[in-house]
Amino acid sequence: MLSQRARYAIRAMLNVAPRAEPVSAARIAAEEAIPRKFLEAILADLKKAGLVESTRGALGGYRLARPADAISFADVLRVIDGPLALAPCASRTAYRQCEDCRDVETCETRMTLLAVRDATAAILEGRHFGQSGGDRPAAFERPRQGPCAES
Amino acid sequence: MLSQRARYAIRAMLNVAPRAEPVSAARIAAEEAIPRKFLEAILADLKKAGLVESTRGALGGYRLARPADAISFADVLRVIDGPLALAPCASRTAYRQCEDCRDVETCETRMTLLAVRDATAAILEGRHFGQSGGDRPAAFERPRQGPCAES
DNA sequence: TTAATTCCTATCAAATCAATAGGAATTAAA
DNA sequence: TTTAATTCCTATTGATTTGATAGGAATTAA
Repeated sequence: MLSQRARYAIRAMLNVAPRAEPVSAARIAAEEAIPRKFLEAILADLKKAGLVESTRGALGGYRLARPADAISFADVLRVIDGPLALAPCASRTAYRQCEDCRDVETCETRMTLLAVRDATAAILEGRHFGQSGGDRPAAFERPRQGPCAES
Repeated sequence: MLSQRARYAIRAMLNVAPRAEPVSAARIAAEEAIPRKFLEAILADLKKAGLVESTRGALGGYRLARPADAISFADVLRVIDGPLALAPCASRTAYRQCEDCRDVETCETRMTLLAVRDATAAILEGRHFGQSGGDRPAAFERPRQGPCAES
């Protein structure tokens, strides 16, 4: 599950993205129903990671640091919740071998988790905050099989 | 990330799966380097969920409640860590609408998270604890594109 | 009877999460 | 020059979750 922080972060980015002018934390907070001080902390993380820029003082606020279609959901989620992978040994950014791993190359559990991380990353890296309205997320592999495969 | 509990659970299931005779928690704990009492708690969850069976007393222990190839990683992870989805509104087992959701059907964020959950579920439901050694997880969609797409 | 086991209940320390609080520094406009 | 609006910085806090540990009751085969 995503943290509340991560959900707020996505909502905030979605709010900032389409704007021409900088928008204040207070305004985003009001529009998206996010506690203002909490949002400020989140925006600080996003700024430190280079996803948004800010200007201080009256008329200040936040704007994207790059074109909206060059920032993906994956970028935001990694900043806020850390690696997408389900285990350190299945991460490509934050790889760490399991201390008791017999053979990293043949561990089938790791291969499974790697497959999950790659599939997840492909989808989340394909979803951006702007433009290219053509490629809907629905266009991505959505292997619905039965009626409701659960969770 | 998976919880430590979930990683232990997978390891324990992998240990139990190939055995003909019941195996004690103490033995699994020793072989897999899992704290015994903690493992007992995990096995209790797996039992309550109907994934393992147990017999008490001397020579007692745990065994699978179903054929190994009828128990998937997804089964175990759902029992231990809950829904696979990244958000309640993207879960098929534990669906819950976002309290402030404008339109569930068109929310593109939700569609993205649904795509992630479906891809994840497809992989995790395809990976079992036994037999069918043929269908390796590596056979699953592993869309490696660039050199190292991160996390 | 004994030893090996599951099962049950309780406790606990540390970390993480989701905020909240107060105010310093900066900036545009009145 | 003042004022109001803003980001930025540091600290604190309460609740929940996580990862265990502890002790012993109940059960069972030898």
